Amino acid sequence: MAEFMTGMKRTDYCGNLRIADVGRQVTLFGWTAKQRDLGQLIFIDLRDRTGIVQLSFDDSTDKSVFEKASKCRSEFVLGAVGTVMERSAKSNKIPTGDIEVKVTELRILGESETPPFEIVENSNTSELNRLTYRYLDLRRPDLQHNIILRHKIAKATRDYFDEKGFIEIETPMLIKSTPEGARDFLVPSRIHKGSFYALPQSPQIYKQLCMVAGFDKYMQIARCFRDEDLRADRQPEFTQIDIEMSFVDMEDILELGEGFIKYVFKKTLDIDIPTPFPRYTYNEVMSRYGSDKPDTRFGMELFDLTDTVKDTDFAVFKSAVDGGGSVRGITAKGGLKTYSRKEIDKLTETAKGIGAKGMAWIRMTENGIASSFSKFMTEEQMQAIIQKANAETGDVVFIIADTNDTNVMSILGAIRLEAAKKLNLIKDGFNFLWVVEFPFFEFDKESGEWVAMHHPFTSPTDEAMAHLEGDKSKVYAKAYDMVLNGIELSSGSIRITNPDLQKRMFSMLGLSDEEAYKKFGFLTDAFKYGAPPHGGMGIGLDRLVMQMIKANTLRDVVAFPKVQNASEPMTNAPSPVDTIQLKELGLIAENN
RNA sequence: GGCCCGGUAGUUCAGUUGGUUAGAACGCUAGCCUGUCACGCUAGAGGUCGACGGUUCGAGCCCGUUUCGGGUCGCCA
Repeated sequence: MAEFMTGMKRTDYCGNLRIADVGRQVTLFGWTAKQRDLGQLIFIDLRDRTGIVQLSFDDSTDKSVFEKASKCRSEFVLGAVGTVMERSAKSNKIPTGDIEVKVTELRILGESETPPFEIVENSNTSELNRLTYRYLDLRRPDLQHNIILRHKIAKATRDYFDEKGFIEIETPMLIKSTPEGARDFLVPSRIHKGSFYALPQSPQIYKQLCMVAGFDKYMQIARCFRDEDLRADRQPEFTQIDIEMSFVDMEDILELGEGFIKYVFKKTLDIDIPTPFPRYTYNEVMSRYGSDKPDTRFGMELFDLTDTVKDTDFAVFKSAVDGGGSVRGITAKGGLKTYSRKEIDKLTETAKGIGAKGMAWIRMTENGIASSFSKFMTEEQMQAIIQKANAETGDVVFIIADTNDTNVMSILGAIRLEAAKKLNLIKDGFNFLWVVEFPFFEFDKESGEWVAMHHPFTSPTDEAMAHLEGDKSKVYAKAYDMVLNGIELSSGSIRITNPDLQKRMFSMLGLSDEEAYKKFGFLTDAFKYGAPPHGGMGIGLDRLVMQMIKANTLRDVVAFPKVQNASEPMTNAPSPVDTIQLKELGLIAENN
């Protein structure tokens, strides 16, 4: 039977007591991390969110208190009054190791069943078990640290933008569904049967309206929802640091973003991030790294073999080049040590899994060159490739050919990451960069049409205006992504504020005037009444925290995350609802 | 929707070629123990081997189906 805490008031947190506190009478609350009963002597490690302190009980302890201490089991909630004493035998393992609290009053405020897993740092327990008992998982010191750091990052974020004159404005969670891009989560309306709200994929339109409204600098730590499949770095609901500013161009926003990262890292981790960040165009990162979010913590850059092999007899290369594509490669340095024939075959399978028709390779062995395609090449042609690849003895060269140049680059980009992980080339660190000059359209082979790479409010570059209805491949966007260690942290753009241009944009995206007005009329209407030039970005808070603590999954930085099938093991959401509720919403007939 | 990996005690795992009663560590329970801090010692409890079906004299192990979890491709303007 648990006792009441009446009359007890906490004087200190467990983990904060130090040698300077010796002699003080303290009142502590916490959980029993460990009880060690030595017969006539009992120790209890009491844990709260600040750490652990040792409570001690011996023959000078009141008998009823001693009895109670002997009954304490793991995770019992305790209140303890006692005196801070210097320890004769010190423990260096914990910050409070110089002292202990000799207890004079003990209350068991909550008993506990044996927990399904031990509440310790670096738990090895399965993800499912941890998430089913998330409140116990969150009690573990490492998760407590993550969640508290997340709070500090959010606090620093608000401080930074407040200092810069930003105003935090809450935008609605129940909004109009505008199904472009990701799937919306829908919420049925009871009052308007058959109609639905959507949960926001981002506050995009509302923050732009805040600019029209004259707030000038807006920010929000905003929850966003996308009904798409999960990944290690993708949850169906996530948090964005959402920014929008008026009377700015791209430079101003990049500078603001860099300043923000610098501030947050200094404030919360005391790490200096150098600014400005390196800036690459989209075309440059694609041809050098095969990715629009490159990890630049290691080299292994792509090289172009198209000109080198275009006159060879190897049909695979030739048909790729003749079909308007390319032949490109990467060189894994010292790869021979780890890349056997068998492993190369496995990597080839990986490449095929992401769309490659095959993969050519060269192994630079000590006994000469071994290659999957040397019989199609003259000695000189082979040497030319090796020279271009800058390959030396011990290296392995991987080559991809395809009629689609973008495919060649992105497949090699994936192989590059795979090889770097395997060869352990990825250095520790925080490599920030910007990717700019994104193409405005991309050609969709299936439909044979040019489709927008960004949302329809993204402004084309000033120079691109001339090509809008002409050569679409020449149109670039005033869009920019912030990338950290190969992860897209932030995405943003300068917006269209000219109603006529916006109209042209919609029509180019295949929206009739009527459709466009139905979906976005409120926005184009708003722009008729004096829209300031504006732009902004959304920075993924979850991903930022995940990188800052070097976690491998978002689940380690989200208090109550969802698992891969988008459910939550603790509450079993989503779940069926009562027929009565469905009837009330008009989702099933009354007579059902 | 596709592909890959996994599910054995409360937890983390081992389990040989298919062969007697499925093991270890930690945790848990009880007893002893005055300086532990991974306390120690003694004893003990604890298993639908994810589920269903098949092959076999015999299945934790082989086959099929299914379920749950992880990763990933598609998807994520």
